[in-house]
Amino acid sequence: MSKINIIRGFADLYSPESALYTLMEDTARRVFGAYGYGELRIPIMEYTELFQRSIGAETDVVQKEMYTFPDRKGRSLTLRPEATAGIVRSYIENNCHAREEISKFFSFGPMFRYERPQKGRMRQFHQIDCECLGAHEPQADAEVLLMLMHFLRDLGLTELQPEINTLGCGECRPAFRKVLSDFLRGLDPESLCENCRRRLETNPMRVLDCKVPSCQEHTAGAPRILDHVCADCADHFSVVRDILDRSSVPYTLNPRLVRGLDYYMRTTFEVVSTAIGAQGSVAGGGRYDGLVSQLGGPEVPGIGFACGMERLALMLADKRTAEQATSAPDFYIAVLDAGATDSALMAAQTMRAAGLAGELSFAAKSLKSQLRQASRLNADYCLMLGQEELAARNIIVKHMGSGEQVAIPLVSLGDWAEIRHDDKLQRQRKGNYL
RNA sequence: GCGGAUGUAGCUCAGUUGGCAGAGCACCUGGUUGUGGCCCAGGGGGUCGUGGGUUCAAUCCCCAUCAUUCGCCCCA
Repeated sequence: MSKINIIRGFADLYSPESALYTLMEDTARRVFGAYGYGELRIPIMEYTELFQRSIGAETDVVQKEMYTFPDRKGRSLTLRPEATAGIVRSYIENNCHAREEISKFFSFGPMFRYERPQKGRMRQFHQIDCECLGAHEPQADAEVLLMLMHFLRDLGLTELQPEINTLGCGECRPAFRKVLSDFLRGLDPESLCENCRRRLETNPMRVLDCKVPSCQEHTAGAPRILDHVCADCADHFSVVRDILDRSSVPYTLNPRLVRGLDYYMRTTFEVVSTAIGAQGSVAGGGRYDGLVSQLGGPEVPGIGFACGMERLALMLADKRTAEQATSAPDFYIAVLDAGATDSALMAAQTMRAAGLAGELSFAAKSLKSQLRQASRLNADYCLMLGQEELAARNIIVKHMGSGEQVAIPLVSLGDWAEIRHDDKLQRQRKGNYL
C-alpha cells in the first residue's frame, strides 16, 4: 500500500515543540484574564459571505487564499482565514451589546489560508486573538496595545516593539487616498516597481509599505496620512500616543504602516521581528469601528489584534524554552525476560501512584541496551525485573548516579516509591528557596 | 501564481569527469566494564523521491512530475 501524506502546509506538532503552544495559551489566559478578557471558542468554519463582507471582497485573502467549498446542500462555506469576523458574527448573533456595554474576548485556534508555505507561514496556522467591543475611547486602543506587549513580555520576548499609525476614518481617508494617488501619479512610472504600479490602481496606500528600496526612495516625500486625518482622528491618535509615551512601553511611529484587511481604521499597529526570516510580522491589529454594523449588527466600535503563534514559537524556540518544559523521569524499568513485562507494568503503576514519573521497556532487549536507554532518558533509578527476581518476589533498584543497587520486595515497592517521592519534593523545595 | 535550493540507510548527511552504494548516530551480537554511559570487533538494513529519455552502462547527464525548504507576493 502506498502511504498517505499530510496536506501541504499543514503540520504535525510533536513534543517538546508542542509545549511552546501550551505555554503561549497558558500565558494568554493569565495575562488577558487579568484585563477582564474571557475566552471565546468559535467554529473554524463560517458562511463565505461573512469573510467577503468583513475582510473585503477585493483583498488577496478573500480573492485567492481562502479554503472555500460548498456543503452538501450547496451553501458556500469557508475555513476561517482569521478570527475577528467570526467573533463579531457571534457577538451580533448573541446580542452581546444588549447584555454588556463592553465585551472583551480572547480566542485561539487554527486559521487557514491557501498560500505558498515557507518559514513562519503555514496553510493551517494558529493565532491568538483579542477583541474589545463597545469602547470607542482612545484609552481602549492604548490598553489593547499595552496588553499585547504585556503578553509578549511575559513570554520573555522583551526585545519586541510595536509600530503604530493611524489610518483615519471613513470621513478623512478617502480624501487622503486622493492626495496620495495624485502624488504617485505625478511620479515617473519607471521609479516604481511592477507591483506598485499595479497597486496604484487597486490600493494606493499599499505602495507606502512596499519593501523595494527604490520605491521607498521615490516615495520618501509622499504625503503622510497623519497630516491629512480629520480633527477627531488626530485627537484620538494623540491621546493614544500620549498614554504610550507615559507608559514604559517603547514604540515607533510608522506613517507608512497600513493594514491588509479592509475593516481597519484609525489606530493601527504591528509588531515585527527581524529575527525569524521574511515572515516577520508577529502580531497586528487596530480599530474597526464600522465592522459590527457592516455585518448587520448595531453601531458598536471595536479594537483588537491577532498574534501569529508559529512566529512566536520560532522566537521562543531560539530561547530554548521548549527544553525547560520537559523534565527527567524518576525511573526506568528494564525487563530482563519477556514473561516479566506485565509485572513490570504493575510495578510502574505502583511507582506512578506514589507520584514518581517514569517508563518501562516493553521489549525484553539486552540489559546493556536497556541500561543505556535509562541513562539516555536521564532517569534517576533503573529497576530491573526478570524471572529470577519474580521467583524471589523482588525487584532490583539501581541508582544511576552512584551505581548502588538493592533488591526491594515487590510488596514494599510502593513504600519505597513514596519515600523517594517525599525526598524529591524536599529537594525541589530546597532548590526553590536556594 | 512566480523564482532559487534540496530529495541517497530509521536519523543527519557524504559520494561518483557516468562503471558493484558510503560515513556518523541509532539498532542487533560479542569483547571490556563491579550487569551502564567510554572503548574495541562484528552484523542487519537502501527500488539513491517517482516516471520517461540519452548511453554498452544513470544515483550522477537531459525532460517531466511529486515532495521538502527558502524567497517574491500576501499576511499574523
